[in-house]
Amino acid sequence: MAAKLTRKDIAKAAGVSPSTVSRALSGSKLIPEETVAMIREVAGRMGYRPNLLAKRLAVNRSFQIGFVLPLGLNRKGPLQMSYYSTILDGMVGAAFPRGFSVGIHPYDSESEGAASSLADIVTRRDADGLVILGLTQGSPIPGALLKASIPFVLIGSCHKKAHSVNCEQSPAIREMLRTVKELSYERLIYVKGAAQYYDAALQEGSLKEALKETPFKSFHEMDGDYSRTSGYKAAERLFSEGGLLRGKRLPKTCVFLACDRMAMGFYRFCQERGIRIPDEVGVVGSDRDDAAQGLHPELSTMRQPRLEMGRSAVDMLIDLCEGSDPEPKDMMIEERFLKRGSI
Amino acid sequence: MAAKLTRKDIAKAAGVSPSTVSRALSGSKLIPEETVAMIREVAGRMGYRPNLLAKRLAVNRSFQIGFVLPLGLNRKGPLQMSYYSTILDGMVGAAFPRGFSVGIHPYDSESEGAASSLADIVTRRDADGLVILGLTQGSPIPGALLKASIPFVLIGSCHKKAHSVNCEQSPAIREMLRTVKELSYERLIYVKGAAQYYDAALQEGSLKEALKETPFKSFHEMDGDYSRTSGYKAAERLFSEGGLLRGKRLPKTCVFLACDRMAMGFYRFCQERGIRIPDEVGVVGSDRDDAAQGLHPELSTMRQPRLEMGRSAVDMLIDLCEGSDPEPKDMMIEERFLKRGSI
DNA sequence: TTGTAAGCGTTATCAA
DNA sequence: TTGATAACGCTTACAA
Repeated sequence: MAAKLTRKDIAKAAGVSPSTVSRALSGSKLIPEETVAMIREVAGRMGYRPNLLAKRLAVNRSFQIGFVLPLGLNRKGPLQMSYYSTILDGMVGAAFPRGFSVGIHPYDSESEGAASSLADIVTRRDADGLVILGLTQGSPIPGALLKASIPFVLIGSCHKKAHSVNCEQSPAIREMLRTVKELSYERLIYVKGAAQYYDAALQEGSLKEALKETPFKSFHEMDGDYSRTSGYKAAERLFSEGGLLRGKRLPKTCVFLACDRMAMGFYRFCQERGIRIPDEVGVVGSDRDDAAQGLHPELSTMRQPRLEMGRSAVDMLIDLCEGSDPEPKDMMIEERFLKRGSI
Repeated sequence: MAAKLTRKDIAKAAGVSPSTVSRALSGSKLIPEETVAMIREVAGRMGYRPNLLAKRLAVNRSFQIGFVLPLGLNRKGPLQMSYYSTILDGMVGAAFPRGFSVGIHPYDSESEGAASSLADIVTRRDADGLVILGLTQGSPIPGALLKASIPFVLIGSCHKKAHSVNCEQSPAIREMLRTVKELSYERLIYVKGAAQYYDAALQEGSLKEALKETPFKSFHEMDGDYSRTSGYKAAERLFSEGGLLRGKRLPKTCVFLACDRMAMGFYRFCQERGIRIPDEVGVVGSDRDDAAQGLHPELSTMRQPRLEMGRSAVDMLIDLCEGSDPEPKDMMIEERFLKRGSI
């Protein structure tokens, strides 16, 4: 392996000054083509690799994006939830061609302390900006970051003065309701998500709105918290003595759950009791979770545009870091309804 | 927000020299405690945040670890496979407390060109070392990297002169065979993984070895490629006219598949044909894939120590970057057999 | 125990 | 169109 080469070595070999090398290699307009070609050739032949650390210091930018995600959502790490890893995938895909890389920064809580440690990521130039996931509603973090003028983009939450990317659920939910209705379901049960999340609120709002257009004879809500257990318990309540589905002459019922994990719990209960899906009850999930792939019959659900959300967030963030696009905006990307065998 | 503060500002405010500040803040032994405390206090009060870019240049280290993973394994990105994202999770967890962060570097192919672009990641100081996943057997990449003296650790592959972390499958496979045998299965079918991977070879070796200890009346192998489709096709062949399971008086059969994805395909076929698991056929998977969580009955499988593998790889790599531990070693971490309802 | 000053390898300003 | 040269903010000999 060649010893560590710097611009100086190339300059000497090419018979020009270091700054000329620098300009040639970074495509400056000032240098004539032939000089550029010559220098390129020399650099290539010698195997010169510019030192990124030096460049970063010189321009005071890290060319990194901080991917900020909450710790402690489950026993395992957050990256094991496909929601996060898919968004990360989209981010990496968008960052790479723009010369950025993505670093991962878990955060503990949503305290003021957390806000300042997130701000530090940028202040210390570990990243040029942040993409922040999993914030609950009313979190102090966006405000604090704004005050510190840290560039950031939220995913799955929003703030009036900040950039954000969210999932537009209305059209898919409207389509889902129409489809369910056409299958002559008469009763709809909605198992809600954890109330502290913006996503959950968005979904509930979209559903209620869509119900005006496609009303059901009977509509009920049940609380849930996005966990498998809460889906299981919802089924338990529905099918237990005092529940909605007792009695002999049932109206045809469809259960819409705020996430696929809950649907998995719901399935589990049905499987244990021999309740047939969709013959005895229809089931619809919400976020096409990979973990639900193995369900049989296949779960009807929504395809969240997670890759696109990650990509858009990165694009917005880089624009933001580059000074353009200072108007805060909430970008909404549409999800799609996927009809499968569960209804 | 305070203007950008440097060591100089702190030095002035504390009435000492910049280098004293530097030493105090990085815990140098040379400085008396009270001076350290004083400087800490001043720095804290003023909200000083050391610039990482400058530090990195000064010490010529990025304090980053490159997480290198193959592109194009599926239509979506590689991070959407829980194998990769779980390992990444483990890596982030181990890197963080040691002051390192993890950057993600997809690679296209296993050509020589790919090897040199991986080497560049380190040469340009974008990372201090690499953790490389998904290499096929006989890849030119480890050799090329070794020649360029790039610090790296392999996961899921190995090379005689390189560090690597792999999964020890033998004990779990032995236990699985014993369990299956105790359940009075007489015939074992093994659906193999894609031959180009080291993991696949390891598994096949372990299985054959274990079969000596716990032999079956009948043992057959079938080819597979880790895809769901290939699991489905395996089932199709098994149950089709010419297959192993025709005839009326079947020996009790268990199918062991090289990954859970294939098991999912296998289940799908059985579900479509009304073949009951485990009554008519037992099924065992291999890697506790999240995507198989929804299977019913629950799939018996192996718990791969992915988090631990990621953690160990990072620890080895950092040690390597720090100059210690130059002896190449292949660290094997044991997986465990998980008996569930599928047998 | 502390200060001075020379790097680290770039970019960018200002003359030439 | 090029070449000196001064940042960038830190670490770390070497001196004091």
